[in-house]
Order: sequence, then structure tokens, then C-alpha cells
Amino acid sequence: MKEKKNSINDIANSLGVSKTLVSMVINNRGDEYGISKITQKKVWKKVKEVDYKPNLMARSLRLGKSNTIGLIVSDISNSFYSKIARNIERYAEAKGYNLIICSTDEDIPREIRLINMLKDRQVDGIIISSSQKDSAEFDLLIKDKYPFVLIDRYIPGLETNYVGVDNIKGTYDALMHLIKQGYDKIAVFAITPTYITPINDRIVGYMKALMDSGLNYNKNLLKEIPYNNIKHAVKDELKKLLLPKNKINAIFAINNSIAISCIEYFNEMHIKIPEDVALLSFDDIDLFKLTIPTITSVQQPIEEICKQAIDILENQINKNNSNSKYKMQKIILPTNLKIRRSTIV
Amino acid sequence: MKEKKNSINDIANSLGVSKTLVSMVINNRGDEYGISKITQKKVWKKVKEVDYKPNLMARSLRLGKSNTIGLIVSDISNSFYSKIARNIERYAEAKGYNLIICSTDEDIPREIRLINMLKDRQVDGIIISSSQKDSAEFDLLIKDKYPFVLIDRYIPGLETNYVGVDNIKGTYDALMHLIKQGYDKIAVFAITPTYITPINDRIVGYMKALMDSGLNYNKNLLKEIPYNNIKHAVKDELKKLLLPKNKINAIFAINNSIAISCIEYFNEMHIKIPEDVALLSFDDIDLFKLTIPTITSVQQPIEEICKQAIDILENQINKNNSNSKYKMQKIILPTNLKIRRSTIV
DNA sequence: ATGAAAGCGCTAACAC
DNA sequence: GTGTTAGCGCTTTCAT
Repeated sequence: MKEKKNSINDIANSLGVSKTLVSMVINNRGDEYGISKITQKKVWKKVKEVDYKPNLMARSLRLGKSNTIGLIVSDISNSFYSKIARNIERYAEAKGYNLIICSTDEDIPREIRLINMLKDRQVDGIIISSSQKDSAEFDLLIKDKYPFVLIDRYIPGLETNYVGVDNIKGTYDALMHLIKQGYDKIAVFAITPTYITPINDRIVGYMKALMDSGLNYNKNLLKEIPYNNIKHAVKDELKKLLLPKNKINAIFAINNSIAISCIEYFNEMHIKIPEDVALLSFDDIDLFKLTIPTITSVQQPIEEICKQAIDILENQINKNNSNSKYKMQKIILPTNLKIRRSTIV
Repeated sequence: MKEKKNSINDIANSLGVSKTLVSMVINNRGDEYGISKITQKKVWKKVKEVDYKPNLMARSLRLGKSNTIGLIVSDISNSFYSKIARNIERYAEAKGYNLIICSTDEDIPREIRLINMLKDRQVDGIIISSSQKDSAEFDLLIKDKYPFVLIDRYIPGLETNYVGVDNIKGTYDALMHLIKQGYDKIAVFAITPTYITPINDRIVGYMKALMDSGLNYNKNLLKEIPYNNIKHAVKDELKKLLLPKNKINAIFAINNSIAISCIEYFNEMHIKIPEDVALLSFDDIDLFKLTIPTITSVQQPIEEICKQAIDILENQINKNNSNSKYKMQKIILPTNLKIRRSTIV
């Protein structure tokens, strides 16, 4: 059997004082409550002696606060989200929170189960990059005044806390760069479901750039790749798209996973970047600095996203306790275009 | 204020039954306790109606089991560990556990704090890739009969649950491949602290392969790179090492981070792999399939490591409750050499 | 300067 | 078939 840990009661009994007193002391409120210095010393001595550790579970139950927050993303093993996780962990820790991390695999029912699981576990708040299509689940959270903040992806029509980047402008600028380099037949590889807002916004940015440049948008140049079969779908589409008659001279990969599959295919087929076709991606990952050639991409300010998300969440959590107004915050951060060899003639 | 959630008491009162009964029913033990079907129906109806969710915090406190496990690694944003995390999450979930993930940054005091934090939070068990040098902290866990399993890294002299790979043989085989390809002046880039067991074992495997092949080991060919400054240190060492007079024809990178920095340097300096110098790495990551040339590496069976770790941990947790003997398990899995272009003449 | 008692929400032993 | 009671470990109000 696991050794029974000593509780505040054991300390109190072995010292012949009340557990109230012990509680006061170990929470550093001895002076506040006027416990004599000498008694405080006695308590601390015993605490060290038996290596007493308060049971945070019990404390949480009593206080109605778990000092834990939940993070939900589509896949923690994706480079982008693991960087997000690391930064959220860092900022959360600074504020005394621990992190429960969950991956949804873009599965909506699963995401809903995870949200409920986190609530059942009494996490103090949730940070989520949601795959959901509508706001139903979040409306419930809002009704319950449950603290949460969306990151990366937002839900159309839902007024709530959100931290993300300007995907339209980020994409627009990147495409303008591409066009300025002389590329005029640019295909885009999006990912389904396209109702995911950043994906949709990137498509919008793409179209906008084409139009403003007098290139006409051709819907045959927009390929939708299913999330669960990226690798094969990308290759199939590329094979068809890159036939000489199509004269495609650049590809915009809407996220890092798509770009990776493109690179894989280009390598296999000995297709030269950017001579045969240029490549531009969203989401800057380490890999893009290591391939030959290096890959131009739109970088998101991950640190800043995480910092803001935690700040907002913490405010929300504390505001709840102080009964003041539940005010939503939307933060849209700028992206940063990293121009590398894959788009330079 | 956050809405007060309704508790088992509210259900009981509004139905005019005892909370015991409600508890029995919602735990699906109504039949077992002989609660009439009709009462059970009544309870379930009410539960749906008010959307009652049991407070897992309270349940955990009562049951002395949190259904949470902790995962400690050096850095969750490292590709290798994020893959580990994803797989641990998957297998843990299948057994009803959630995951609290922590990164240590190879900081030992920090790691100790994290272990204690997890204990305080009453996690049921810990899975850890430890940076610790000695067994002191783990001796304490063992004394407390606290379930834990080491993965990836073990602590010399500590008899405990462990799941990892045969680093010596994995490296030995990889080096033999390299030597068979004709490379005879092979430098190794290790990482400090070298007391980390897999690193040390890989060095051993390297030396063994050299000796068995009649190549003499030269300690100038072993470079130690500090964990917190990999990029610069690798470049500095490479610059010196690759001078023509040294005649180095192959580099063994002891983990993926080192390999990444090597590739970066090679690209910058237009050094050709494998013509100018061959490159072999430990830890297969996606990136190695995408670079030009592709990189040969020693692959660890991540899925299997995670599955075994969870199985052992779960056994340990349950064994504790059943008072039977605390038996340790050591699992050493084979690696898989992925031969790619970076080592083929 | 300290303690008694109540209660957070839940489960389980034991009644009836 | 169902209810009473005790208690998991903690904090807090109210006494003294």
C-alpha cells in the first residue's frame, strides 16, 4: 500500500495544537492571525521533520480553485502546437498554474468530450484552438461564466476572448511578395474542413492579393486537402497540378503540414525549388531553415500569443471571483514574413 | 460570479431521496445495490435535466485517486518529446487517465520541484525522462511507494521501472554501417551533461564500434556540446574539426538537436553531404526525410515505449492498492536503423 | 493567541 | 430498496 501521507491533522496532534493553527501557519498567515512566533517555529520545525506536504486536492476542493488550466489543440505532436504548449506552460507556471494538455485530432465530438472532462476536473480555465464549426459549446461555457480563451482559431459570430494573428493580411503580404517576384500562376493548398477560420482567412488573403494584382482567381487553383490524409492527397494533387500545360509556377501551402508534404514530393520527383516551382508556407517551423532551399513562410508570434492568452485567462478567472463584469477581449497580432530562398528567383 | 454548480445534494434534495442513492445510480451501480429501476430512471432524468456533472475533485479526494498522471521531459517542444507526449496521452486516455505535462529544461532543481508539485497534486503516477545524476529523489519516491516509471533515460545503479532502448547496440550497429561504407575518421558530437545515460551509452557504442573495426579511438574526435548553447557550440566545433588536415569524413550526431545544428552549418557553408562529410544521427524525426540529402538515423520505437510505460505504470498503481509486492520492470527495446542518403557513398 | 465546528462534494460501511 | 453517518484534508468563521 502507498504509505499514508501525514495530514495537517497529524501535525496538529503531534504538536498538541489545533489544525486551524497549523493551517494558518503553513499558509504564511501566522502573523496575520497573531500566532506567537514560538508556536510558528514549532509548527515549521515539525513540518520539515515529517516532510509534510499539503494535499492540493483537498485544498482545491475547499477553495473551489484547482490552479490548473487546460490546453486543447488538434495535435500536440505538431511542431506549431508543441511550441504553443511550451510557451503556455512557461507563462502559466509563472502564475502558479499547471497544465493539462489534450489533443483532439480535429474530431469535434472528441473535442466536446475533452472540454467537459476539463470542466469536471474543475480546471480554472481553458485555452483552446477549437475545431468546432459553431458556437453552441462555447455559448454554454459563457452561460456558466466558465473562463476560457480561444487561440489560433476563432468561431465566426462568437463574441469571446480570442488571441490570434491577422491571417488575411499575413497571407496577403506574403502573396504580394510572391507576385512581385514574378510568380503569376499560384496554386493554394488549403485543408478541409475549410470552416476553420484561419484557413478560411488565408484563402481570403490569397484571393485578395490575386485580385489586387490583376491576376484572376481560378478556382481550379484551390485544392482542398483532407486533414487525415494530407500526405497522399497532396501528392496526388501536385502530380495533376504540375503538368506542364497548367504552367503553375508557385504553391502556397496553407500550413506547415501541407508544406512538409509538398517538400517531400518535390524531393522525390527531383522538382527544383524555386526554379520549377516556388513554395510559400504559413507557420514558420525550424525545418524551413534547414531544407535546401530554405522555405519562405509566414511566422506567427507564438510567444506573444501565449503570453496574451494566459493574461486574459487569468483576468477572467480573477474577475469571476470578484463579481465584476465579464468583458471579452480580442487580440489580433501581426505576422512576420520570413523571406527565404524558396520564393526568390 | 461563476454559477454555483449543482451537486449530488441538489439532485438528492430535489428528488427527495438520499445522496447515497444518487451516488450509487450515477456510478452505474444501481442494480448492484438493488435500487428500483423506477428510482434509477428518476435520478437519470433529473441528472440530464440539470446537466449534473460530478465534481471529480471531490471524488478524487474521497477515493484517494486522481486519475491523472504526470509526464516530465526536458522540453515538450522538442520533436522527440512531443511525439512521446502524444503517444502517452493516447494510451493514458484509453485507461482513463489525463496528463499533466512539464518541461525541465534540463534543470535539476526544477525537475525536483516539478516532481514534488505532481505529488502534491496527488497524481496517481509519474512518467519521467529524468535529467538527474543520482537516485536520491527516486529513492524517496520508492520509499513512499509512489508509482513512477523512467523512460528514455535511466539512473545508474537505480533498480526501478524503466522503458528505453538499447542505445549501445543501436549506436554500434549504426557506426558499423558507417564504417562498412568506408568512413574511417568519424567524429561524435555528444551533449553535456554526459552523465545522462543514453548519451553516455551512445558514446560507449561509438567507441566499441571503432575498436571492433580496428579504428583507433581518438578523444579529439569526441566533442561535448553544452545543452543550452547547442547551435553556436556545434558550429564552432565543426569549423575547427572540418579543417582539411583533420580529414574527418563522417559526423555522428548524438541526438536530433545536434544533427539539426550540423545541417544548418553544412547548408550555410555549402558543405556537401555525404561527399564532403557523412552525417548520422540518433532519434529519427520527420525532418530527416525532408532534407537533401535525407539523413540516416537511429529510430526509437516511440509508440512501443509509451505503451509499455503506461502499462507498467498502471500495474504499479493498481498493485499499490492491492498490497502485493512492488516489482520493478526494465524494458529495453531495439532500435531501428533508417539508412538514408547522408551515409551512402 | 488559539480552538471548535462547519462544510467543500463525494463514497462506503452499516443500518433499517 | 433506501437512508444515516462518517470522513477524505483542507480553510474559515466565530468563539473564547
